[in-house]
Order: sequence, then C-alpha cells, then structure tokens
Amino acid sequence: MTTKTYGQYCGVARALELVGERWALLIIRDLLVGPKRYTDLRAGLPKIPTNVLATRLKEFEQAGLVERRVQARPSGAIVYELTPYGADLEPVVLALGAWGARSLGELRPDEIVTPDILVMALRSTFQPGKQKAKYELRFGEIVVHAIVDRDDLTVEIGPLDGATVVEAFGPIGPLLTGAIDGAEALKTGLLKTSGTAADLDRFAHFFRIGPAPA
Amino acid sequence: MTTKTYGQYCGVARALELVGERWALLIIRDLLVGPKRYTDLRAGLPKIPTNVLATRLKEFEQAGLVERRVQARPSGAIVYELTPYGADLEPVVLALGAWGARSLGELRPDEIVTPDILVMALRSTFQPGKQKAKYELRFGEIVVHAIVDRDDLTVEIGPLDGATVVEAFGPIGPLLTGAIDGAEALKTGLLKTSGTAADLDRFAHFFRIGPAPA
DNA sequence: CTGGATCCACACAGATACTG
DNA sequence: CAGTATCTGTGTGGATCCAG
Repeated sequence: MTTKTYGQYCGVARALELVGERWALLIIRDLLVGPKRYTDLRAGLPKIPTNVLATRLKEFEQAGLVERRVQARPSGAIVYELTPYGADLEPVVLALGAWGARSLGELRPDEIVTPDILVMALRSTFQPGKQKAKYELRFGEIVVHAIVDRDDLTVEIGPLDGATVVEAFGPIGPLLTGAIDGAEALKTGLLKTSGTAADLDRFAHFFRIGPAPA
Repeated sequence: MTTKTYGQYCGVARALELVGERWALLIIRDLLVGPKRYTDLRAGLPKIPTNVLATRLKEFEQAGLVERRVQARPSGAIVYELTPYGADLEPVVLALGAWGARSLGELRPDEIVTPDILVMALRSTFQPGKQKAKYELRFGEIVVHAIVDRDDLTVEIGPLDGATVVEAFGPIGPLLTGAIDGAEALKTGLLKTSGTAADLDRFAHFFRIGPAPA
C-alpha cells in the first residue's frame, strides 16, 4: 500500500498504487501458478529482501488481493492464495510477460529460471488455434506441462504422461520470439524432443510472440 | 532503467525492469494518447517531480521506447513520441486500467481527471459488439470522443460533430463498473445526454468492465 | 515561456542478523 | 518455517534555480 498516491482518478493509477511497487507483480506472478507458502515464494524470488516480501504480502492481504490461510493440522502450514480479485490480475501479468519476453536475449549467468517463470512464459505466449496437443517442457531440473485444447490452455508444474517431451538446453527467449523456429532449434541443439521436427514446429507455433525489438 | 535487476530470465521481470518504476506507466499512458511535449506531460501529471519525469524520459529513450524529436522551425518544439516498441505497451496499460478501474469509487477532491485519463478509460473498458455509434463524452471542461465501429474503437481528445453527447457530473467509475446503469445514471443526475435513455444504456454497454471488488 | 538541472530531506528498498 | 529488527543506501518528493 503506497501511502503516496498519484492523485489521479484513473484505473491505471489506482492499479499501480496497489501493485506498482517493486517485486509486487512478481509475487502475483508466482501466486498465479498456485497458492504458496512464504518459503516457496522466497525460493522463487531469491533476491527479494525478506522484509519486502513480508510487507507486500501484508499489503496484498489488506487490499483483498491475497488471502493468508492456516492449513489444518497436522501440517499447520501457512499458505498465501490469490482471491478472485487478485487472480483477475492474470491478464496484466500475461500482457507484461508477452511484452517483456521480446527483450529476453541470452540467458545470463546471474539470471535464474524457475518453474513458475516457465509456466507463465507458456501462458503468456499461447496462441489459440484449432488443434490439440500435450507437451512436457523440460529445462534442466525444471519440468512443466501444457495441455492445449484448441483455444484452451492449461499449464502446470510437473511431468505429464503421454505428452510430447520438449527439452531445452539454452535460453527459450529466441524460440518464443520466433527468432528461431522449431527445425532450426533442433539443428542448433537448443532443443531436443521425443517427437519429430514437425512436433517441435507445432510447439513453436502454439507458444510464440512478436519479434524482438530492433 | 533500473540498475537493480530482478535476476530472473522472465518476461514479466524484464518488463518491470524497463517500465516498473514509479510514474513510468503513467507517462506511457499519456503518450499512448499521442505525442507530447515535456510541458504537456507535466500538465497531465501535476504531481510528478520534474527530475523524475526527465529521468524517465531519458531511460525510455535509451531503452528504445520513446523518441525525442525536435520539430522543424519555427516551432522548434521538442516532442516525445512512442516508438512502435513502446506503443506495444498498450495492452499492458489497458489491462492495468481495466483492473484498476474496478477500485475507482468516489471521485476524491484531491484527484484529478485529465483528457488522457478519460481517453484511456474508454479504451480500456471497451467491449466489442456488432453496432456502430459515435459519442462525445464531456466531463467539465474535458471533451473526448469515441467512434465505435463493431469491434473497432477510436478514442481521441476533442469534440465530434454528430455524436451523441454524454455529459458526466460525477465520478464515472460506478458507470464503467456496471454499479449503475444508463437509466439509473440519468435519474440520479450523474449523467445527462443529448440522446435518449436507450442511447445511454448502449453507451454503458460498450464501455463496461467487471463489477467492483467486494 | 519551454525544458530541463540542482539541491536537500526522507521514505522505501537492500542486506543481514535474529527470533517465536 | 515464518517472519521481525536493524542498519545502510538509493530512489523519490518537493522546491528552487537556470539556460535557450
């Protein structure tokens, strides 16, 4: 909760007062993948100062974006979950992700990839079509899966039996921006698949955004 | 340009590094309405410190979002204009506006409304349909117009001959969130129109978003 | 006038240590 | 595990000043 307001009767300004502070939308991004515990959020955002995380969560709770729930015993764990109001930020996060992904170039050594990042990358680059498909995307230890059903998409963390396996060995940015197509990705060794080159091309067709900026 | 990075290979994180700082997306919002001079931007964002505005513009220019152009003489004016890359932020701003507008309640005395805010409010709440219509929306001294052509929308600053005039006398938030419909808005005196109650209902149908959060 | 630059005070973020 | 406490630094707010 920014005590400093923008002084404008405007939806954009109001939104930024609620989720415009540093780290805010990255926390929302991870919660859009699923409810998480404090420690899970820290694991997904290693560079966030713990006091900032605690402050944001309190602000979100007070603003009605996030609910803090204590699980039944014996776990007794505390989980943070988006309310429907908070979950309605998904279009915002997806739009930001689609725009920002175009500026993703090389994977720098100081940059990490988490399961949540991969899930949201697929969700934000999805192009509805008329086909069905199941993919299991692997990136090192990280495994997520996507179920495409025409214009419907489900992406979640973990493997999926019977899916076409796509394994990435480098930054997926160039693939998602169309800077490289499926067949080329196979040749360069950026990607491997349990399927065919055509499968990979279909994958690159489903999950694609505009070209990178000049 | 935040020198502090989030350390994540993620489109959302990259986008926030470029336009996640304070005031950034509000400057973009105003530039999405049209190119503007430094003084115009200050007028539209009265509470922005001048050094922050200057810094953001320099960051945007360096990131390739904004172009700084010196007009031909005799005006010699300096205008800031979005590049195509910067203009691609429109879906982000519209999504933020649509989400944040639901939290717009009363118009507080310390909050202003500018032509740019009104233009983006209409753009972000537009629901494509099968009809055509022309509206001139007035809010005090502010006049903008919208041309609806089925699923196509044009909103710009200024009056429009032959349009249905809609004049607002209070906060338009409740109208846009559907908390109040056209007929009711007429009765309460929130809105007046040169047309009929049915015209106003149609207007409220074109520019509408989800209900306000509980 | 426009289009900024400069200065200072302060709130918030970053880093780390510590606790129920 | 789920935070709080503390200290330090940087970005922001606010005012003023200046050059073309």
